[in-house]
Amino acid sequence: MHKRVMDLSASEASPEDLIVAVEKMVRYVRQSAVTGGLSMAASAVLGRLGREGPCRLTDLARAEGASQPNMTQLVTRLERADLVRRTADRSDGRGVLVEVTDTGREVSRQRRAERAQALHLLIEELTEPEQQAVKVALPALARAIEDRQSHS
Amino acid sequence: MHKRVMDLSASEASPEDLIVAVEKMVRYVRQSAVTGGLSMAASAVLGRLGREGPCRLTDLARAEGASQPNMTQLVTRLERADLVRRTADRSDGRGVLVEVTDTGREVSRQRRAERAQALHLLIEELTEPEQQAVKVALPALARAIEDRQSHS
DNA sequence: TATTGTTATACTCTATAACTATA
DNA sequence: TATAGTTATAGAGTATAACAATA
Repeated sequence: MHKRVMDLSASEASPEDLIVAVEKMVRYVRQSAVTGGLSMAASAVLGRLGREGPCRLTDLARAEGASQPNMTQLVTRLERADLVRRTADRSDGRGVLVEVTDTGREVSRQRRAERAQALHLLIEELTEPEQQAVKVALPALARAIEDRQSHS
Repeated sequence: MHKRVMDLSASEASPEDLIVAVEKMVRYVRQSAVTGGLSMAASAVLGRLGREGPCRLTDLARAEGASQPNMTQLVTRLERADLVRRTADRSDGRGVLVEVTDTGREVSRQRRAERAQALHLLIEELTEPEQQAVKVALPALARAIEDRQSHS
């Protein structure tokens, strides 16, 4: 169980080190959710629709940082898998509203649980101070990203 | 500049919240590096070869958590872009060693700088305690992932 | 004329299965 | 027979350009 006791201050973590850490997390998280065989992109769209309700396709594309054609195709795949459905936007004949189905909601819930579990497995191997640091750091970074994107 | 002063303890960050934060970071980091037009997968391979030197194709696939055919194609694309080259493995006629070219090293360096800069932009918007938390949390998580993968 | 969405086209990324060559 | 790598095939994810329909 060779537990490595970390020196939390001495090993000055450079931005380069930090970015390598982020990339490791990317790969780890990506591999952790398997239900429904969805990609992270599909999973993110499903999760957003579940949290925020029906959404215009264009808004969805912008919110996810994707192109409109990309979102069209992604929604088509999700629709084919009965995870979302398209409905007409009564207030604008051009628009399409995308909403999650009950199946989609359930798949989304399960995937989020899987990812959360994978992260939990990591976190519980950390020391207590490190765990606290994680609880502060991740939400703070998420908030900084949101601020940054709303300002631009 | 509406600076939000966070309560660092009251808003109990659940694993679900944390995973949402991680996903935001994934998308943010992914969009931050543009030099060479490489994907994260390609970038990761290039970075690894730069850090660790020439590597067998199979080892590269295993290290990156990819299939062998996937790695074959990725290396082929990187080779076409003159970022890596294949050489024979003298000790094993079946094997192929992949190594980064000078061009590849330079592109890799620049991309890492771009990502680091993007992360730095986020971090400098955080409060001092939050910054400290990031410096502790990200390396700790990376270490936990490594431990987890070497144990399985 | 501008906006919303889709289609067309072309890459990258990914996996599994089948194959070749070497150990 | 087992291992290293490639080829074949297929599908997801992405982008830009061209298009249709509506505002």
